[in-house]
Amino acid sequence: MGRERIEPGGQSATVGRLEAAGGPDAPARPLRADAQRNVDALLAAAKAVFATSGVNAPVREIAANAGVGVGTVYRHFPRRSDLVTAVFRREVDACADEAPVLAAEYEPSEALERWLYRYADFIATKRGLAAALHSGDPAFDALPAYFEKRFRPALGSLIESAAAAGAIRGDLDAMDLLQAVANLCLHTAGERPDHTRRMIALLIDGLRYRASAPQHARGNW
Amino acid sequence: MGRERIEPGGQSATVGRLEAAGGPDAPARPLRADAQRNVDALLAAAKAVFATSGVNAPVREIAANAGVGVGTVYRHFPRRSDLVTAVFRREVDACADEAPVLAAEYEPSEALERWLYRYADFIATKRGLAAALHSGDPAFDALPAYFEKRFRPALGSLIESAAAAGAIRGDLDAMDLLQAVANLCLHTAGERPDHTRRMIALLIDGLRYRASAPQHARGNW
DNA sequence: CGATTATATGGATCGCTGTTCCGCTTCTCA
DNA sequence: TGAGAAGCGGAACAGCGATCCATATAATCG
Repeated sequence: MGRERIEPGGQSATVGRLEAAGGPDAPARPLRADAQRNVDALLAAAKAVFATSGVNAPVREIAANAGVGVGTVYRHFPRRSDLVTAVFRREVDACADEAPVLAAEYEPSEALERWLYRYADFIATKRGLAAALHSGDPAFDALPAYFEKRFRPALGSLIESAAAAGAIRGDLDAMDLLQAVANLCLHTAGERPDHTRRMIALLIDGLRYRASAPQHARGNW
Repeated sequence: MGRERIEPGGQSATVGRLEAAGGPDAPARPLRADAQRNVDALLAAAKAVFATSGVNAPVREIAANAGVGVGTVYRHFPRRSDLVTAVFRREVDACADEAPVLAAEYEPSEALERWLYRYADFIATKRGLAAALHSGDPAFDALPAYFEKRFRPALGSLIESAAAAGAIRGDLDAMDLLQAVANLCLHTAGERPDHTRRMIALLIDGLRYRASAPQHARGNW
């Protein structure tokens, strides 16, 4: 009992190569097959455990959920914080990668709206981590930069398309909007869950209010 | 070596009475003299250790600096977080209590300015604690309320006096200003230390810009 | 295919933490 | 001054992150 191994969810994340100390582009051997399986299982288990028990959950608990020993955890993630940041980057990637998918599937305005809700869900599950980010622990210093590196272009292209289509105003900075939505999510912690959703809807309506005609319209003219 | 007891600094904080479980105004016996000394020494040591080693410093280190055993720490502060919050409240009190002193010593506008710098110093030393505050740990839930309870009236009366004297605009909310200064302090972490000071000066100049004539002037007329 | 070797594993173990417990000391007050 | 209450110190406990190494296993080669 209490040993049901959490299997890696979907794509295998190809952590296959690690940078050797010899240089940024040293050949670096691929992971052994079982090791790769364990890395995937660990990331999946960590994500699940962090979601239920918070980011301070003990390493032993994550190891048990992944069906491995703690030694295996520390082989792949030398510090506890490395596991935390790896999960964080994975989820940032997953969220950012949805932007082009939505852009291909919906018209610009709706794609933007849907992605913002997706982003809000992402933020909602990161309360404990946000505190860790600002705790001054140098282990998390690189995360804000990664956050911006992935999210600014992802949201930026959605904004650009919507603005070009004349659906929203054109003078909008991606990081400003990301910050605004994040604040909405964090400040409405205990409220009814749909409150955040309505606040975001309000924000989006605000973006649409001063929409101009298409500024860079091209093509069918 | 390494055992120089940190003596309590100044006033003895009169923690002399503890609320008994019987009710909010049960008589509750006073602390024994040596116990009161130890409480003061612990608060002084904790303040010093938190300042140098951060709020995550081990309890044993604080106990050693206070020249007491860990048992004594836990007798007066059943949980580690109780010690943290006690130090925090003490420092909030010290900062808030300076407002009427400055108000008596300087003209309204300068008293306000001087207190804001004092408040900025307070915030600057609270980086680690701010993270703890937003970590979701229920042990710190009551602190924001205490923060507002003490600081809003303290700054509020300074603002009121300065506005009545026509030195600053009159439509200023104390909490807004506290928040603004705190943000200035936290966002300029690694900058040159006088940067924060200049930003606050700018903020104060902004307050003065739209100053009106005295609104409630009374007396020598 | 079997042997060989680099690689990966797991859990006992270490050092450090917050917290508890209790024999002993110290203060208080009649 | 002499009980007796109040307080004290530090050994001990449980849980944590992190380390280590004898063992097990995947990859490689003859």
